[in-house]
Amino acid sequence: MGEHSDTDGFGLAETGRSLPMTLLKSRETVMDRFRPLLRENAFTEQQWRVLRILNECSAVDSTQLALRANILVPSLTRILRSLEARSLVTTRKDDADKRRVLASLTHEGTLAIRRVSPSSHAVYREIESAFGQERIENLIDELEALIAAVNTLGEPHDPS
Amino acid sequence: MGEHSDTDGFGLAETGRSLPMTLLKSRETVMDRFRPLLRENAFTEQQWRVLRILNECSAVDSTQLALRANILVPSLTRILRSLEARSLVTTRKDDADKRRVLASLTHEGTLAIRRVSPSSHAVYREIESAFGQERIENLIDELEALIAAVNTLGEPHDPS
DNA sequence: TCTCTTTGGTTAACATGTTAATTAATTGTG
DNA sequence: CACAATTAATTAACATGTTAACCAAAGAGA
Repeated sequence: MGEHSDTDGFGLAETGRSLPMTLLKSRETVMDRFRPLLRENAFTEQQWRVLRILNECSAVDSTQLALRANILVPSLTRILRSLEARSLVTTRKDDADKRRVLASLTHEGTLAIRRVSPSSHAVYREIESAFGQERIENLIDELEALIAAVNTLGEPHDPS
Repeated sequence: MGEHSDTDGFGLAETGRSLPMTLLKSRETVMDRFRPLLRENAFTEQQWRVLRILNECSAVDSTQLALRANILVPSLTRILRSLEARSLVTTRKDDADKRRVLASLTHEGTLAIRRVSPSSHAVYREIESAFGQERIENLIDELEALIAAVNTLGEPHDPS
């Protein structure tokens, strides 16, 4: 009892049951299942996301890639550099707009995706079987609705 | 159509609608509402979480604090050092077990909590009003159920 | 008591998150 | 065309994430 109320006297709900904390914890719990596999293949979460997205798009510029992978552009710069050093990715300037950097998978990168994907999907199925495929779909729908709702609030107001 | 199916030929769902990606994106979307406030007060998310938890507990050891704040112990070591340098937190060794480090808020730390909490709560209410208080409660319940379900899978199997 | 093991924290090394400053290319406007 | 404003990326600086190595204190057993 009392687990859901605002009892600290300063207008904040308990730290244990806030939306940001629960989102963080659930994500960490899920990612912990994938981490051993990624580590075994010497990929970080972010590198793996970039590779998977490049596998779906023949060539994407950094801004789009960062948007889809939920990675900030400065981080992406470093990630692309390291993936390029490992010959998994190539980058080139866009001829039509020489500011843009277009990234693509190399053949080696494609092979890496094919090599790791089956195990990755197995982990995903393991989670699905534990929680229920339809329940996960509903959860994703609700999370996307949350994102949409928060985005209706307009740009975060900078107090400066 | 085809938005929910496995169409890349390698056994992976689309990157855009996976559970880890959606959890990441929803958390980032929510946190973006808090970030301006935190920046204004020169706190990181993590520092703020630590302060709020310390405000609920008179004295906690690093392991418990890290667990509650969802922060890894090595990160916490650095965070406590910087909060201590700002005179917001004090640490001391536990007399009963001299390995343990007990952290507490200073008076200044308590004042910082009181100063920032009202705005933080206002942001939370803004999100609640956009998505619905009960809907958020249900979402949190479902996320906690997900965490519980994933944890029934046992420790992540290290492939080494 | 003397080891062996376990546990709580710290340190180190590298990768990413976060913001601000900077550079180069493009666009808009007079 | 010139020039200011905008945009795409990079770089820099500091904080945290992540893993491994390490150290000191506590516990367990012979």
